[in-house]
Amino acid sequence: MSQDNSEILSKKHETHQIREMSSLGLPQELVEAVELMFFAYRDFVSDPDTILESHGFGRAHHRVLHFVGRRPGMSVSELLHILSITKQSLSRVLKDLIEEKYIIQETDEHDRRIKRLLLSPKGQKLHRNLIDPQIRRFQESLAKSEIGTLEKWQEFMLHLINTETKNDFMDDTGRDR
Amino acid sequence: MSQDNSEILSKKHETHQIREMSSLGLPQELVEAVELMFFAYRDFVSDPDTILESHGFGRAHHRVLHFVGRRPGMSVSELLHILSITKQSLSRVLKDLIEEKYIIQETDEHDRRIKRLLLSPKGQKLHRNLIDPQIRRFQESLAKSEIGTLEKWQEFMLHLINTETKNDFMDDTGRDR
DNA sequence: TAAAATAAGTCAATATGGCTGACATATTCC
DNA sequence: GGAATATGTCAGCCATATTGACTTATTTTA
Repeated sequence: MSQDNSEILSKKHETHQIREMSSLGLPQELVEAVELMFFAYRDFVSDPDTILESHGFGRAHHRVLHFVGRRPGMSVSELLHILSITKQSLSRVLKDLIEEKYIIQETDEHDRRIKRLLLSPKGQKLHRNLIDPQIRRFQESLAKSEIGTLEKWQEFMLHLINTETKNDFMDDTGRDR
Repeated sequence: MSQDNSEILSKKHETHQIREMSSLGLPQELVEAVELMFFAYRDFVSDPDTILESHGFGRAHHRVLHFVGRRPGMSVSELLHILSITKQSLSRVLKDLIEEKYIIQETDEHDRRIKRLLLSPKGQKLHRNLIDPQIRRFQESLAKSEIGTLEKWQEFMLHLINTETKNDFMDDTGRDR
């Protein structure tokens, strides 16, 4: 926790009137859903964050490792497109990962301007270590929930994302469009 | 998009071999779900981000506005606890919001050390503007999906979050524990 | 009632990961 | 041979997170 204010919620003040005021006149469950997105995402990335820290990496490194792992042979431009960041932002983290041999660059056979990105065995191992706790979290949640399979959850999440982004995801999964 | 690398995905190179290599030996749908979390969260916060920018605010301001809006009268310590950040981090954004009269501070009647945080009418309006596109996104996704109600989605998301966090969320929603 | 604990605020320094603009280099396309 | 493309790099800026040290006001407690 943050420093010296940790034990506050133990003696909580009265909050009876909140339930009525908090809804903004909006459907309560939708407002709750907004918060679930915030908390779920934050905790979902917390385990990888811990591992990354021990390597001196951050979330930006994680994303690069992930997408290169999922799409071996992707170019730098494709990676930039998927991440929606500038190449200056990417360059720092990509440099780290290449210098420390987590990612390998191979010049494309047909167009020697293009560099294909690949995970080294070391990179694959880290990628696996990073994704494991997230997979486990999904599996545990699946076991505890009544949802059964992930199918409908996935459908709903997919509809939350922008059309342009959807293509990036589909390319990644090999689904039809 | 990022600068000068926008039109890459139009002429895409061959990626036939990816489907097999990308799974890490893990259940494909779970790996996909990891990505759905990333893309969905990113796009989900993109609309508020745009609005915030026009006010000179960032995501940190959004979080404060949101939780103060949902829990009028919460103390600074409680806010720190929910956000899981340090008070030094909070201080800047909270100062901005107070100076520009989005948030009002009231000294607690019974314990004058505690300051209760409230949204001004101006703050309520902004809060509403920020959450509206997110609510709309949920509603549209709900309409497009076969999921029916949000209930099971919520249950699954709730199980993704850490036990300690769960309490914060419950306090906020007024659910039983 | 004096000391300790709590709530809030502040200063200074540091790190990460975004951004912009400007350029350089190699390669391919026309 | 010139334009376009893919990549890389320099320098600087900004937002938001961190840590540690300290102050002030107020309440609790021994």
